[in-house]
Amino acid sequence: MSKGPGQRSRRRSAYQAVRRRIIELDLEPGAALSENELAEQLGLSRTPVREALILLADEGLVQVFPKIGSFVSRVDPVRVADAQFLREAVELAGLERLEGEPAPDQVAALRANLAAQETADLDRATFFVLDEEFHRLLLGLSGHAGSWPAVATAKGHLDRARMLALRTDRPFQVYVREHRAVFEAALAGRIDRARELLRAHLRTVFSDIEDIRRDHPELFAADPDAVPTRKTVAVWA
Amino acid sequence: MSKGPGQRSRRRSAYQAVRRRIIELDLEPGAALSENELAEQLGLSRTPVREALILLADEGLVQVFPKIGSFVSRVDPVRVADAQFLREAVELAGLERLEGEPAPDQVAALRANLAAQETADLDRATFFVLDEEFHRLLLGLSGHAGSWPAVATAKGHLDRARMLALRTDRPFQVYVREHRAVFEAALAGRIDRARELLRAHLRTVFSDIEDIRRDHPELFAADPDAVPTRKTVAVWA
DNA sequence: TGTGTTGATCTTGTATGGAAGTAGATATAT
DNA sequence: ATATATCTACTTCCATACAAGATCAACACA
Repeated sequence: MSKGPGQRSRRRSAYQAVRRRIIELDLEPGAALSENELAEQLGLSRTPVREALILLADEGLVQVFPKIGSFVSRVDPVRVADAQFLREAVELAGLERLEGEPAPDQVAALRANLAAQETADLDRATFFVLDEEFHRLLLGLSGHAGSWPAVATAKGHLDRARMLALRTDRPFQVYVREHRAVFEAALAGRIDRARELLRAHLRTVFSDIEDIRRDHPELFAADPDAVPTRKTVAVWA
Repeated sequence: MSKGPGQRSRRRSAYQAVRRRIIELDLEPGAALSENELAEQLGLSRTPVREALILLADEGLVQVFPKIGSFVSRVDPVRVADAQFLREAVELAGLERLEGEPAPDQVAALRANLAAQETADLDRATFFVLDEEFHRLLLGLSGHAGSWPAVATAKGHLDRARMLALRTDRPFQVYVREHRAVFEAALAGRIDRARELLRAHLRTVFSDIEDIRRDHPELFAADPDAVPTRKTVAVWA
C-alpha cells in the first residue's frame, strides 16, 4: 500500500493510538470514550480525534451514539464468527492457489518468523505481533498479500478476542507448534494437509474464545440493540 | 446491522451521495474533488463532507493528497484482482458450507431476484442492483450473510469496474443465465458443480474488465505512485 | 412524601476561520 | 529571449465556537 505522504497526520496518530489501546485491551470492551477526554490525553484538538473515532466506528471497534457518547464496542460473537469465516475462507483460498515454487525471500521471512515464535521466553504481546505477521506472510505466499488489509480491518473483533485468550494463562505455545506444522506442510507441497491443519488451527483459536466468554460474559454483547446511558459519577478531584 | 440511530446525519448523506456518484461513474476515475465544491453542491458545510471523504479514502474509492487535492481513485488492476480474489474466496467458501436444507424464505428471495433479472426490458442500473443482491443472498444461504459488508466495502474498485462493463453495450443477459445456473446447481445439492459455475462466472466478469481497460486506459492507474498536480483553468463566469 | 420543572453539564454534530503547503501565473532582471 | 523571484489562488488539516439533544441534581410545590 504505497501512499504519497507517509501519513504522519494527527488523525493518523490518534487512530493508531486509540486502536492500539482497544486491541490490547487497555481500553476494555464497553468502556466509555469521549472525544474531549481523548483529545486532552493525546494533546490534540477534537477534530483529528473525532475523525479517528469515525474510522474506528466504521471498523466496528467503536460505537457512537449521538448526543450520548462513544464506547468501545463489546465483543459480538456473531461478528467474531463472521470474521472467523472470512479469515478462514481467504487464508484457505490462498493455500489452494499455491502453485510452483514459493519466492525464497518469503520463505525466509516465514522461517525467521517461526524461529522468533519459538524463542524460549516470549511474552504475549510479542507473540500476538508475530502471529499476525505469520498469517499475513502465509497469505503472501499465494501472491495475494494485497487482500490482507481487507481481512485485517474486518477482523477487529477477532483480534481483540484473541488478545483476550492470550491475556489468560492459556499456554500459547500450542499455537506456535500449529503454525510450524502448517508451514512445513505447505512448503512440502502437501497443500491438502496444510489446509486441514490451518483450518484446525483457526478453529482452535475460536473455541478458546468461547471459553473466555464463559469466564467474562460482561465483555461480550448480549443484546445488540441495547443503548447505553450516561451517568454522572463523583470524582475525587 | 442494527444501529441505534438511523444514521440520518449529514455525514451519512454526504457519504452516500458521493459514493453513489463514484460507483455509478457520474464522477469518473481520476476526477478532482474538493471539500469546498462538494459542500456547496450538497448544501452542507465542509465538516460532514470532509468526514465522508475520509471514509471513502479508507475504502479506497478516493485518494487524498494533503495540500494538493482529493481525487476519485483510478481503477487499480492490482486492487481489482485482490478484490476479485477476496470475493471468490468468500463466496466459494459459502457454497462449500451449504449443509442440509436451505431456509425456504431465502430460496424464495433468490427465486424472486432471478425472476426480476430475467424480465425483458431491464436497464443496466437495475441489473447492477439485482446482481449485487443475488450474490449477497447466495452468501446468505450458508448463514454467513454477516460477512457481506466486509466484502462489499473491500470491493469498491471491483464494483466500479463492473459498472464500467455494464456501461458498454455488452449484453449482460449472459450474466443472468450464469446466475440462474449457479442457483439451480446449489439448490439441487450439486455443490461442486455450483462452485465450478460460480468460479467461472466471477472470472467472466473479471475478463470483461480487461476488455474495458483496453478500450479506456485513462480510467486505470498506470503508475501507482504518480502524484497529481493542480492546474488553474479559465472559466467563463 | 411525592411530583413536576428547571438548570447545569455532559455528549456528539456542525460551521467557520486560519495555518501551512503546493504550484501555476506573472512581473522583473539579466 | 531566458531565468528568477514574487504573487495569487487553491488545497487539505486543524483548532475552535456554537448548536442541539440527553440525563441527572436540585428545587419548588402540592
